Amino acid sequence: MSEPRTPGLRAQSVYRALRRAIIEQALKPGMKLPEDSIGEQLGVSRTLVREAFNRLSVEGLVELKPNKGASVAYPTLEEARDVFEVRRGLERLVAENLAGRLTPAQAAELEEHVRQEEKAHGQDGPESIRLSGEFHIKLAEMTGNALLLRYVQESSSRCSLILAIYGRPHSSECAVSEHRQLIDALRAGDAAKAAQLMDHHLQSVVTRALLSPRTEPDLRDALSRYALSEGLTPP
Amino acid sequence: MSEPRTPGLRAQSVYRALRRAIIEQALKPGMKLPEDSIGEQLGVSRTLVREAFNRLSVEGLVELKPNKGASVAYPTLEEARDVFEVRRGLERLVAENLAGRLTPAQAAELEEHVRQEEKAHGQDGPESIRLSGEFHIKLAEMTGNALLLRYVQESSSRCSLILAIYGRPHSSECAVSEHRQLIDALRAGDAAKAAQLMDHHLQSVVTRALLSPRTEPDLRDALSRYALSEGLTPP
DNA sequence: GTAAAAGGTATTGTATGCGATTATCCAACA
DNA sequence: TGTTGGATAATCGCATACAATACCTTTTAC
Repeated sequence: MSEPRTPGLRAQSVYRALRRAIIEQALKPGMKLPEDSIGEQLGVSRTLVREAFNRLSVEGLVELKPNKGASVAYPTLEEARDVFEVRRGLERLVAENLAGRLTPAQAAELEEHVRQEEKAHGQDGPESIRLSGEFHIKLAEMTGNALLLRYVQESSSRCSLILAIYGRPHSSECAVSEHRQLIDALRAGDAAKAAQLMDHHLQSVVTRALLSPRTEPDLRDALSRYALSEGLTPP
Repeated sequence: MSEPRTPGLRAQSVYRALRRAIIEQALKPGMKLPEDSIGEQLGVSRTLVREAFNRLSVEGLVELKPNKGASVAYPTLEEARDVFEVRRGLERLVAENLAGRLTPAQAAELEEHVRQEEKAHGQDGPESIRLSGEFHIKLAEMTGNALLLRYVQESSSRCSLILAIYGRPHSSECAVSEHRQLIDALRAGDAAKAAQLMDHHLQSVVTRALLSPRTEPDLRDALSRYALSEGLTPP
């Protein structure tokens, strides 16, 4: 029952744990992240926690303010639009890259994935959200372009954060039918159509989920963002 | 004459110093980066050096192998193509975003920049290379999209590394005329043409510089990359 | 002479310690 | 009551310390 003795792996574990916790909203946007307590919770020293914070900060999932420590990122609406714009561009690239190059095995894998999405569509637990995100990651993986994959993953994570803040309660899932259409275009080798479908698909996710910021139920929540960004400290 | 007392700034300084050193090839691709000698050189402890390494590793400028430390990244030709492909996609996005949105002041700034490029074109010192890189950074800045800027900067840095390895001696500069054409298209508001020009521009950089890997002057250099990737340790 | 083993040195992974900065709380005062 | 001040506690930035691993050299066996 010993801890992972493999060196460098514990650091990675901390990073992964925090990353998942943020994306799944166990750690909510804006939440303070004290090094000590998190290290204690995870059974590591502050050193490794700081290391994870640094990586997460590069990826835009945590904010790091000098002498004030880390907190889960709380993107502004403007940052949100930036992220979506970049993601659209990246995924358009994915679509173009993949059009006509999809092996039968890959196409089958994607269709199986969509089938799972359909099944999970009824009970919209976290499962449905996770699956629709993974569809896009799978596509990026299939390009074989490691950098493209990393960027898609990163912007995808940030989209999760953004939807957690500004999205309507259950709107973050992609339309399954749009995924199907995309696969068809990819298999047909129609790069332009695939790119356009992807573009439209992501655009519609934004308009469905983001364009109408939900009315903040809690004044405190509504204001804390602005307070924090000004260096104030609401109770 | 005290060191910068501002907290977090020394860490940033280390990061910046190493970053510049790598891009300007003071630290050559594949070079080993021992934590304590670098820390000693920069007057900081290993802690801050490691922090910088982590950030640089996320950005693909250093490789970090468990228990074996850091070294300046040595991208394979395959990784190189990946980076260029992503960069093309990103900069196409920049061009589309900017088309028709350029303020007169911005257009003037770009033209002034191109003029400088022209002037420096004669003596192809590092100045010329730096300027042609900065042109693209300037464009990305003008989009006002922070994430897009970061990605362009990152892929741009990696391109520098790649050209340092595989590029012909003095081929890494962009064609100034292509920059001019691009500005014109942006000012005319022709998004499609701007995107196409940018695409072609970056493509031609690749073919000019990358497609014919220069003959390695040194056997040791030629092999060290493969040796290292196999865990061997050449003298 | 080559190859394997052993020992010592260098370098990394992680924890901890110390000074500095910031946050919290409570009392004194208007 | 509300706010101002300051002492105390919590937290961060960075350096250092120690353990574990890799590296290099020398020795030893065949």
